Amino acid sequence: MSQDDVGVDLETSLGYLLKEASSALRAAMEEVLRPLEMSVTHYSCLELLAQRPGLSNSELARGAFVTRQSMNVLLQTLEREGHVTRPTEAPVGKVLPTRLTPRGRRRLEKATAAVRSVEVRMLAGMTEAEQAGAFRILRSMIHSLREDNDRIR
Amino acid sequence: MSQDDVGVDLETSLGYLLKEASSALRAAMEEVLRPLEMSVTHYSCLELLAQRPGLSNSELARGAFVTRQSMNVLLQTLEREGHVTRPTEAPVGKVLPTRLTPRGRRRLEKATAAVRSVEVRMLAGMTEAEQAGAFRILRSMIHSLREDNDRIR
DNA sequence: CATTACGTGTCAGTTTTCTGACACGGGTCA
DNA sequence: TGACCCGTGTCAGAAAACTGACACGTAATG
Repeated sequence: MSQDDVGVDLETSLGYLLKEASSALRAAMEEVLRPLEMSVTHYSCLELLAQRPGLSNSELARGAFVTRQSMNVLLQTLEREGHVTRPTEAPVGKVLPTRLTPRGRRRLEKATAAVRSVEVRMLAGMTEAEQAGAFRILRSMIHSLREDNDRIR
Repeated sequence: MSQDDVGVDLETSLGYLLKEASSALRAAMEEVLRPLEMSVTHYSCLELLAQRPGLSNSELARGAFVTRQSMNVLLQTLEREGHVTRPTEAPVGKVLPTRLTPRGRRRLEKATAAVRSVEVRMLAGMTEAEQAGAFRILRSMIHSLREDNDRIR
């Protein structure tokens, strides 16, 4: 189609490149998770719970970058399927700490391996130093983007 | 809440960090675009058209990382509002080359400035060399993630 | 002690985006 | 030429995510 890359500015924009990378990562994850009948959000929720048991709905939502309302419907599904458990009433306040069931943990195992392989593939051809650099740089971007937000709020 | 960062693995995962950065960027863009009553996808479409006039619906969709169906409904809105134009019938094939109207270009101007400021903020505290490094690294990630996809297809 | 602010879970409705499907034009190749 | 494949635009329906709103518990504030 447009064979000649006019590439005015898009190709030099780090923001666009960041979105591109994130999109490629998501697509790759969807591809390996599809055979397991699991979406990325699905997986994120389970992985979060595996690494930090007892997280609340709202905390899971923040960790998976969705609203708590969205996470809530997901949790209802996962609970119905027997992958997670939530107490019927809150031990303290309104917070309902969520935990993986053995079944949920089992379901997560293959998914974790699949996603891990994607991340390994993503890092292929990068030296340890480059990975450390990428880490620093992304952290710096996140920090810079958020500090103004905090100033406003 | 969970004040102690157990941080088993999430905090060491470049994939998660990438998603985090992308999410922060999107949030920052939404914030500066909201006063202009423009969404990120909205802006992406106009910016793409400004830099590469005559792009088709499908090409715009790929450039904005949405499906062509989603881009189509967006283009219908933009066309109704008089920000873009599409020929009533295709000059060649079925492709309908889209172009910005003067009005669309005017609307884009402020948005571009706003988004540019976000990108500048994101890059604050990074040296030229670091930015170049970030560029290389992100490009490498995208390439690595996509090459297996191509192998499958 | 009263009040305020904040975070949470949840209900309802809406918007956005996606998946699936179809017909069409153009290029490729035997 | 005719068969095939690919990319495109578009219609329709479904799924996912969001915004807005409310009541409730906790902690901080006066």
